[in-house]
Amino acid sequence: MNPSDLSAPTSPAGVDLSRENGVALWKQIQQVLEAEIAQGIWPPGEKLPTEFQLAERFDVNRHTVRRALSGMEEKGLLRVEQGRGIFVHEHVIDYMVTKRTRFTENLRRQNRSTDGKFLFVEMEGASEKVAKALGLREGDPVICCAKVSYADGRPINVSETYFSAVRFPGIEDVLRECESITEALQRCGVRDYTRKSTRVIARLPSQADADHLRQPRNRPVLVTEGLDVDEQGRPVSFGASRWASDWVQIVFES
Amino acid sequence: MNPSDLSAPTSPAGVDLSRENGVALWKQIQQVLEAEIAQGIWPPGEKLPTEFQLAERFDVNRHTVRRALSGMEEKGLLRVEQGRGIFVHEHVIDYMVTKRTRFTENLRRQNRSTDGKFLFVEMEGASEKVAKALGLREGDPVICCAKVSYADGRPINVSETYFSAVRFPGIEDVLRECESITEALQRCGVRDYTRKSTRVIARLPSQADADHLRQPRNRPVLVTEGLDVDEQGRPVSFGASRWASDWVQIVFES
DNA sequence: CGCGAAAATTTGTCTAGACATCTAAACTAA
DNA sequence: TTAGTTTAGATGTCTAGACAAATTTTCGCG
Repeated sequence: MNPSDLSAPTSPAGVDLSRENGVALWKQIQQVLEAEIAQGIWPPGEKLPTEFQLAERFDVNRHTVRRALSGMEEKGLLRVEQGRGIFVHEHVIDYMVTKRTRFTENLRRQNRSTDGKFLFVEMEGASEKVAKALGLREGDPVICCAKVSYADGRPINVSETYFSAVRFPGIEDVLRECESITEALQRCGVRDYTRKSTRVIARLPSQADADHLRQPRNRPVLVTEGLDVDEQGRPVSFGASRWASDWVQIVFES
Repeated sequence: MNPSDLSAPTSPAGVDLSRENGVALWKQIQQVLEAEIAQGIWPPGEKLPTEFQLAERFDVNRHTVRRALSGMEEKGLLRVEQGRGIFVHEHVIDYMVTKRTRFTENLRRQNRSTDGKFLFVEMEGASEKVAKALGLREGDPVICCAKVSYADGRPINVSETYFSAVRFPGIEDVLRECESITEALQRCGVRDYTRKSTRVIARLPSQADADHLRQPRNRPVLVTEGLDVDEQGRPVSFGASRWASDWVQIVFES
């Protein structure tokens, strides 16, 4: 069952490191492994050979391999788990923004495990911005759903999504039961929705956002504001998100 | 004059690491050193003891100290220079934006060494944005001065600054001779100038900018566009800068 | 067959030492 | 005095080995 039993060897051979060109061995090893990951030889989620096997393959000490892996883990290319092994963890998550933007679908397409945690769901009065986006008047009742989203166990997104409390009575409780917002909307009669507009800026995060995203406060977050509308073009939800910029690239498809 | 000449010993003693509490020695060492930096025992810019001395102090192998230092360097707390030593590196540079914004003054006030490198100085036709800012017409001749600025030897800023070639004839040559833009403007008869407006956004850097700032392309840069005017309120220069967001926080004073 | 203990596997930490590379200070010769 | 060279000091890299800790697999027992 092991791939090494089949035609191709598990470890691509034909790698010769130069010990006299002034470039550290561990850097050369890192380059080789990063190139192989980029080429898809080790697909995302795949288990890499063990440190011992890699050391054998490159004909170096295990510690030299570890130095290379450490650099790659720091860059977010790998996930190293004690006792289990080393797993490819594609660095940049391309979060595609299209007309049909769905968080979970979007990431599953890139073979990411997704998870979410609701911070709170509550009713409040619409702010000017929210009211304008949803076509309400300032102070009208809206449901605010605050959430942290994870990909591969790493927090990548903190968001608040607003719904009209008048248009979707009871969505407050539905949201608390559902895993995804798409699902909650379907239960409230929204068969389908599309993204009408998305604005992207960036700024330094609040302390709370930085904590949720587990990143320092002096590293910017990407901030998006998006408006979703139903099939008739009526506004459904307005969402404001902060993204961990180290891990996410917002990509607009046209 | 050195603080170490006074009461306290250079290396704070009385540190005992536990080898049986399950916490890695290097983590304990990192905690101790981070605490000492936070307490100001090692002030910003100060040279730390050598790896060998630290290893002696904590009674561990040099490699164990290196592991701790590596973690701190990654966090941006230190700057390790081969052959020279280890230096405390205050993480965040607060770049204050006020009416009287001067790059060098600004950083000197924080005890930063500053340096600059001109990439090129050339005449070109004003783009729409530049023309609008400087009150010119698109295509009017402007001098573009591209520069990389350093603080404490680290690149923190890539900028292009535009001047009207009509208003400041010969500034092209003056700029090539001067170290600072403030100085060049004075030589061209601008006794004083003030910042009229600054816009700040953030985005991912171009390859060239990332190279200059020595940062990965997937880490955002802060982008500022600023307009300086003279005492009569006439536009003097328009500048577009990309800042290494890891090291700089733009602060608006009001 | 199921379950728990033991063994094997795999990564984590620490030590020890050798040599390379870079920097700054000391020295030497013009 | 100056310029170039040598030397000492400091960090960078690599190897080697021993355990520790976490996980998975194997195996034996009921």
